[in-house]
Amino acid sequence: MPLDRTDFALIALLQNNFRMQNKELAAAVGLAPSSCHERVKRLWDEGVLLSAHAQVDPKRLGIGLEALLFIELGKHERQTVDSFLEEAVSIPEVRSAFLISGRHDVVVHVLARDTAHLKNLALDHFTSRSCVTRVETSIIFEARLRHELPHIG
Amino acid sequence: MPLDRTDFALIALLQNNFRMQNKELAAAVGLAPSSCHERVKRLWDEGVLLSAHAQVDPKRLGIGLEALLFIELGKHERQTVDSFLEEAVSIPEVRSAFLISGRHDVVVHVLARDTAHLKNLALDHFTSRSCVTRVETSIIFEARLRHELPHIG
DNA sequence: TATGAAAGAACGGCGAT
DNA sequence: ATCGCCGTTCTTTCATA
Repeated sequence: MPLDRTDFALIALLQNNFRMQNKELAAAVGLAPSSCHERVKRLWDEGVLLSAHAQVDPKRLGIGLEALLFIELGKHERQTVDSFLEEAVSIPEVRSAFLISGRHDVVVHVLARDTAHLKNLALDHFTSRSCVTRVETSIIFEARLRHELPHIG
Repeated sequence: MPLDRTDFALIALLQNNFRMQNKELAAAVGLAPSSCHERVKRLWDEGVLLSAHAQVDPKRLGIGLEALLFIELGKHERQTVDSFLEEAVSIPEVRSAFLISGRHDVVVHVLARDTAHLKNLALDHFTSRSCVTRVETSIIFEARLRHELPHIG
C-alpha cells in the first residue's frame, strides 16, 4: 500500500510523458516489462493514478489570449459558492476555478480568442451575476506549467 | 492543414481521456482504426497535440495543502522577470506560474504538505528574494479543473 | 482521404522462483 | 514481488479504391 522508490519513479515518468510505452517505462525503472505492467496497474487500481490527458496547442484552437479573473462574492454561503464554482467551470472558456482565502474569493483562468471575446466572457458570465460584487481582470503575458507533482514526506 | 469536425472530436476525446485506445477512438468518431490512426498521427506531426500527462492524486503524494501566491516585483525588467519565472517553476512545489497585468505581477500555484511547509516555501523562495516586494498568500479551499480547451472560431 | 488485410509489436494473464 | 513465457489484441503499414 505505501509507495516505494520505483512507484515514485513511474509516477514521475507518467506525469511528464504519458505516451511512454510499458516497455520503455520498464527499462527506465530497471524492471521487467511484466513487473512494470503490474505496478502501473496497481497504481491505477489504488487510485494513485487518476486519469491522463492530452495537451493541445491553444493557438491551433483559435485561442489568442488567456486571463485570470479575480472575483469577489457578496455572499459566502455554501450554496452560493458551490453553484458559482460549478457554473463557472461549465463555461467552455474556463480552464480552472479556485476558491481561495484572502482578498479575492475566486480566481478563474479563462481562454479567449481576443480582447473582445474576453470582454464578453467577463461581462456575460461574471460581472453580471448577482452574487459577484467585483471582477478584476488580468491578462496573462506568460504561463509556465509543471506537470509533475512533488512527492513530500 | 485546417482542422475539420472529426479532428476536433478526436482532440476533445484525447484531452479528456488519453487512455483511450485507437480502436475505441475510431469507433467514437465513426472511422476505421487505420484512418483514425493516421489522423491522430497527423495531429501529433502538425503540433496540434503537444504532449500527454498522467494525473495523480495529490493526497497520495503527501500533499495536504494548495495555495496561490500573489507576488509583486520591484523591477519589471525583462531579465529580472524571466529569471524569476524560470526559477519559480523549477521549485518542485510550484505547479504553475503566471506573469500577468494588473495589481499583482505574478501568480504562483504551490503545493505543500501543511501550513508549516507552505510557510517555509513562501519565506525561503519568494519573500526573501530581492526582486520581490510583496507576497500575498491565499489558501485554496477548492480547485476545479477542466482538461478540454474550447475551440473558438 | 478512407479502407481492409497482413505483419509486427505490445498487452495482459499465468505459473515458477 | 519479480520474471519469462505465450495467446490475444492492438498498432501500423501498404495496396487498393
